[in-house]
Amino acid sequence: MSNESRSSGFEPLAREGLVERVANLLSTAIVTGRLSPGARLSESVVARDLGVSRAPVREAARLLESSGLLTYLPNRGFFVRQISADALDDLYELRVVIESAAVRRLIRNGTGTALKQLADQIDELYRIANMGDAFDMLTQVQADMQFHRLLVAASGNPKLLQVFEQIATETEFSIMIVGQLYDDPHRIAETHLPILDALRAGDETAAVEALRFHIVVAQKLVTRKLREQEEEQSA
Amino acid sequence: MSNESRSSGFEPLAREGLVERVANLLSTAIVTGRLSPGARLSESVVARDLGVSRAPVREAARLLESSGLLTYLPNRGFFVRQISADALDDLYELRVVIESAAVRRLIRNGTGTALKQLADQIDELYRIANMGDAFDMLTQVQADMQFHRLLVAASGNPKLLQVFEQIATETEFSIMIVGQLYDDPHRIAETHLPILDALRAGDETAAVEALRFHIVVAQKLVTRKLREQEEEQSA
DNA sequence: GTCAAGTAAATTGTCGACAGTCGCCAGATC
DNA sequence: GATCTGGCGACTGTCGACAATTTACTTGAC
Repeated sequence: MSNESRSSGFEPLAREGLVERVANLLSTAIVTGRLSPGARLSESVVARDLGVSRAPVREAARLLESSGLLTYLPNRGFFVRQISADALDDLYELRVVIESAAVRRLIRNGTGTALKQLADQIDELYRIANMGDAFDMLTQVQADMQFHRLLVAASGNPKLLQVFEQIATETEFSIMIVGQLYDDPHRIAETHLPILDALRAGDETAAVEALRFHIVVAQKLVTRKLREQEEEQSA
Repeated sequence: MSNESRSSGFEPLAREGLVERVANLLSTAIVTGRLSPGARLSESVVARDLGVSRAPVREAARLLESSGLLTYLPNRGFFVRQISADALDDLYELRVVIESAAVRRLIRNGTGTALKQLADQIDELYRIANMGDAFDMLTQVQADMQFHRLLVAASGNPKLLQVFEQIATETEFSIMIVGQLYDDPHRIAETHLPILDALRAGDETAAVEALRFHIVVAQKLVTRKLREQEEEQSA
């Protein structure tokens, strides 16, 4: 990166397209639960609220559909996706498949800088856990996913990362709707350590197993909470 | 299903939206090579040719972007994706990861009907190979992918299928741009048999290995042809 | 002849408006 | 009373036009 001739020192001010900005806005609105699952997403309302026309909203919605946050019904519009506990089982199973493959690749042709990045990200998780009153759950969840994103990115297979991105947002979503996973936010940071250790040791089997365990534990916690919510809803 | 009171016997006629129709048109145009890789896709031109406005074209293009057929550059527009041999290696590696996972699941909780479907699809591959003058390569490539789609679908994990869909189109694309893989179209049908045999035997290791072999052979053929094309292009 | 700047053309980005479709509810029908 | 029919309201689907940006070209200087 940074192959440009003589930078002025200014960041290329993020001329993020309007569509992307709308998509981000909607995305966080959904992930944080401000738009509850199953709710209809009226194009006109969103457009009016954001002060834009419906065209960018539609394109942003299509984007969010492909990342699994919205579902689209022809002539009916967009709806905030409802995730069932069963669907989450499928999602986490896929995560194991993808991230295991990434770990295997990473161990074979991984670099030292990759391990450094992962270690730093765990530090970041601790830092967030220590923020006390300023602690924000969404921030930690995103930092958590960032660890896994770095892991997959370090695998060196861009396709793997592309697929991971698709399920990352959905995973964040799933965690946010069930609320806090652990009582102590430090626990989240801790659970990543065994993976890093195994990676450092270059032990493929151990690393894959540590990762699988890490994901499965999270899966159990999320789906259990969600199943409780589902029950009290049907009651 | 079919819980409705006294059906009339009519199927719900597929009111495919305009966007989907445009997406399909573009998709086949790209896969068949009528739009060459790297070419710019002018919204206005497509819209005029199809007799529609630009809005549906843009949405269709966004759809095709998420399935990997187009790339999008802000303020520049959509371009037919260029696939490098290296990117194809990554793609096929991902296929091995995804489809292996599917096979493992399929063996554990697969049904007899799934095996039947797969067997039928191989028959279909033979049927297409025997069509003589009427033989159409695209038809066979799509039937080939259909086998793998059935395989992943039979795994019972919808998320797995969702990811597979994303890479299926790209795989078809890759095969079409390098042209015919085997001299004899019957070879394509044959190469699927070992997978089915191992599945029938319920031998997980053998099935995964047969699948891996099947995919890697195709990968070698495709990337070799593509690397030849790349060389003669730079020469 | 090469490069640079400035301008014109073409293309994308966004918008507001109209047509088409769906869901709901009142009224009619059996 | 339950079911069907028709109209009303609200929303999505599509369009053509304008604004913003990029690209191509022209012109001029060195």
